[in-house]
Amino acid sequence: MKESFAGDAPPAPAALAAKVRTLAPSMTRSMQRVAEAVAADPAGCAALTVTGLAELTGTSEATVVRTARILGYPGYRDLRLALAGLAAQQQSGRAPAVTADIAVDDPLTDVVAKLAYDEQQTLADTAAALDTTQLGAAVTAMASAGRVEIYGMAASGLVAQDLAQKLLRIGRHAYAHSDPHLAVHNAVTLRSGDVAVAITHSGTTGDVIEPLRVAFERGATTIAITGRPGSPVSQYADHILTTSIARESELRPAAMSSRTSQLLVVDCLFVGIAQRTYETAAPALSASYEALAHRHRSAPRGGRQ
Amino acid sequence: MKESFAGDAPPAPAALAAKVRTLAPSMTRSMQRVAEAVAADPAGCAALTVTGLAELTGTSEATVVRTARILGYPGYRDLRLALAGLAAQQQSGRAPAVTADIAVDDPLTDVVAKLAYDEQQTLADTAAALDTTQLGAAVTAMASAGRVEIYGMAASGLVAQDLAQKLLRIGRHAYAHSDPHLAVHNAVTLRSGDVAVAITHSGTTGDVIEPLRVAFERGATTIAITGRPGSPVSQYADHILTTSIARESELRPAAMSSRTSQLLVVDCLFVGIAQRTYETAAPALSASYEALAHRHRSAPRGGRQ
DNA sequence: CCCCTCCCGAAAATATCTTTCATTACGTGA
DNA sequence: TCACGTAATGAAAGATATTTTCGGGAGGGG
Repeated sequence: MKESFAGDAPPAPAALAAKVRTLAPSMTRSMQRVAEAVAADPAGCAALTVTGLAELTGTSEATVVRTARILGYPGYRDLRLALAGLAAQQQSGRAPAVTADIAVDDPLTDVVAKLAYDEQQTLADTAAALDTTQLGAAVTAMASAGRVEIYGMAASGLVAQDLAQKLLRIGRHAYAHSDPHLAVHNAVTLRSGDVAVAITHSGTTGDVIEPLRVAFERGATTIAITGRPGSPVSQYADHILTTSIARESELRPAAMSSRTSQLLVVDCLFVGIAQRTYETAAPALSASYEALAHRHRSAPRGGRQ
Repeated sequence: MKESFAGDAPPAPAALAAKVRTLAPSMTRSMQRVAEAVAADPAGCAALTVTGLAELTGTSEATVVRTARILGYPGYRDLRLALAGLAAQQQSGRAPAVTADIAVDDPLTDVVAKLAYDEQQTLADTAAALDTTQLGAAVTAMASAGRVEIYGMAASGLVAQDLAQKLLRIGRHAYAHSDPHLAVHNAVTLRSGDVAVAITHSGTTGDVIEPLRVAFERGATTIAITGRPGSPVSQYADHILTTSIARESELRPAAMSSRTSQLLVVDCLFVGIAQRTYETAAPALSASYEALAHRHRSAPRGGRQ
């Protein structure tokens, strides 16, 4: 038999503070000091070696190991691992603090966390709110369309280009337009069987509504991607894909989350179309896949710095 | 200097899976085996000693230690600690959710869910892995820069434009370039105090590296936004912002998640700069806010509110 | 006051981690 | 195809960290 041995409990995961309190009475003075230190600052202690912790608590290595045993671990090494886990947990538990708006004096760490959190939220909202029936209809129309013309201005214009780039890569004839006049001229040439897509967060961007109206009247299938399903743009849309509207603030303009939301919708369209046209899309897809896979040829090892 | 050393990132806490993907290309085969094992089963690996993990992966202790170094830890001991933390986190954290790849015959409902989940994951990874020191340095440089020139091709080109649009709105002189030749001509005119930003997922896009190199040699401050910190582009970058590399599949090309990741980084840059230059940025922000509101006032024809 | 018990830490013993170095595998260019 | 140089790899030596052993000493009861 070795030293004293308390409870056959398996290496406890999280309930460490409680365990310390429970077992404190059966500990000697020096052990209590160690247990206390460990309970008070798991993260800090996890960074210490046996010797370090012994010094910190003014005890010896042996005592530290004994304490670890009392707490139910085979040795200090395992206690330390558990400590690291605990630290990580209460670290991540502190996350909800990011729900606030971004302030002018927020440190960059907070900015990153808040932005990421907000965009994640936007994605979840968008996915939840997206009408798959409408999406399916849009996919069907675009998968069999002769031409696909996409209209979007400013931030939405980038989304439009993103969609066009993707569709071109799988062999669809898709083009994005950011010039209002050219967009209208382009829309005039559409006919039944073609598809026109308008992307506008507010649903009121005249420069985008106009070409969609023209396309609509020319008999093309029209699709609107907007955050406001009841807005003017929907008047001329056969199918409406709704993006989410997130709360915005001075430092976080609406453009940011609407873009995230629009891009998710666009990705869904893309994947849906790629599925429908898999026969022709597959070669193009694997080509771009390999192009990237073969990249890690001559990256100088270690990089500089 | 001992063995190769990638990225000066401090011991990462949670962003391990992401880090593995990011750094995998700069690893040798055996290291990749180790990294893979670690990413696949953090909890299991945390329970193993160097020797154990070496045996499990069919490699040697030395290789395990080398891998730990590449991942940014001083040695295996610390990697193990981080692993324990990670295990605890995902233990208490969220459920595995939809982890499967997107299949050709997935219904649209699944496609939406999977895409949203994947992009959320990408955001979390990016945020966790983003080096705020580098970010801070980049923000400082850009906030006080005379001119900001941004280089990006194809999908990254859209991100470049997004950044340029945002910066212009808060009164920075920022422009995005997608034409390789014009980009180089533009870079030649840069000088100390100006900033050049290169955006490339692979870090090997010559058309983007070239203008950055020119800018670097002209004495401008150079920033690289890339998924491969050790890649050629970092050679000419004063500051490197790392985007995450998500697992990809045929129906979900790398471009998709890299774009999400890049946009988050770009947003962080934007907010950081807006904070630093709040005095001048604030009026610009509200001005453009109102200007847009005005433009959206009415639909051109027959829009009923 | 002495002895007995048990706590405690120094140091030895062991396990674990790190470094070194010779070997082997690989890619490159002739 | 072969020879060469470079880079990757694992065995083993070397350094640290952990565990065990063991004896000194404090407290308490007889």
